[in-house]
Amino acid sequence: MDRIGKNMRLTNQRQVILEELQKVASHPTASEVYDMVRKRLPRIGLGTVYRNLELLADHRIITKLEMGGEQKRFDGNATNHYHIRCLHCGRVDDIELSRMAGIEERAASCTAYEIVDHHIQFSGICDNCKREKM
Amino acid sequence: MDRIGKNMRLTNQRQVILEELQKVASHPTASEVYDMVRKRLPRIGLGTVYRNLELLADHRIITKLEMGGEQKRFDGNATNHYHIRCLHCGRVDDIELSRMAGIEERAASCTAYEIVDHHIQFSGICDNCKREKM
DNA sequence: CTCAGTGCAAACGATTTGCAGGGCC
DNA sequence: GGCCCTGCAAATCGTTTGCACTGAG
Repeated sequence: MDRIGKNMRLTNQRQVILEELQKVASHPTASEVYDMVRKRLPRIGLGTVYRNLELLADHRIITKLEMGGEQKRFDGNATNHYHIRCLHCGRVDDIELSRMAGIEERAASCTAYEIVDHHIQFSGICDNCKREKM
Repeated sequence: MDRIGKNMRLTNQRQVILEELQKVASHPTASEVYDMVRKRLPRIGLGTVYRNLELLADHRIITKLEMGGEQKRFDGNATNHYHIRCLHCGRVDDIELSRMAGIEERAASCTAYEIVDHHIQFSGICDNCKREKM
C-alpha cells in the first residue's frame, strides 16, 4: 500500500476522504465530508473522518480553515490562498487574489513576533443570498 | 440608568465587563473575562458574561475575534485592525499596520460576492515563546 | 506477530439556553 | 405591572479519545 509519510499508510478511508474533498470546490465541514464519504464507505466512523482530516492537514496535503463560524472547514487545495465567507449562509469560497507581497515584512517591522504566515479573509454576501434578498 | 441602545440597559454587570475588557491590552477569552469580572462581581454567572460579550459585540462596542484556536477572544477596541496570533501559546496581539487600501475593491473584481469587510491575521511566535526556545 | 488504523460510544470543552426570581421604569 | 436582566444548572454542539478489534506487512 502507498504511504503518505513515515509510518503512515494511505488507507482506503484516507484515499476516499481525500478524493471526495478534492472533488468539490466548496470548503466542507468535517460532518459534510463525513456525509460525502459515507456514500462510498457506509460504515466509516465520524471519528475516523476527524482523525484523518487532521492528519492530512498536518502533512500539508489539505488545509484546515479556521474562519469565523462554529465549525472548522477543510480545503482540498493545500496552496495558500485567501478566502471569503458569506455572512448570511456561512459558505466559504476561494478568492483568486495573488498573495500580498511584502506584507509580512511590513508587519514584522511593527511587532516583536517572528512572523510565520498570514491569511486574509473577506466577508460579504454570496450571490445566492444576494438574490434571495430581492 | 444609561442605555446602550433601544431596549438595552447599561447594567452594572455590562459596565464592569466592558471596563475590565477595555482595561487590558490582551484579547481575553470569555472565561478569562469571567475571571477578571468575578473579582469585582463574585456572583456573576458565566452565562451572563457570554450573553453580554455577545451583545456588546452586536452593538459594535467591542469586537469578537474568531481566530484559529478553540476559544473565541474579545477585543475592547471596536476599531477594525489586524491581529497576530502566537502559534505556540495562542496569545493574540494587535498589529499596528494601517488597513490595506483598495484591497476590498481588488477582491470584488474577482468574485460574485458583495464584499462587506476584510481581516488580516498574521501568525508567528511571540517574544516570550521565542526566548523560551533559546 | 506487530502495530497503525478503524468503528463505536463515551467523554470533553466551549458555548447556549430554559427557567424562576429580581429590579428598573 | 411589564419586561429586561440575572444566576444557576442543564443542554447542546463540534470535536476528541479510549478501547477492543482488524488487517497489512
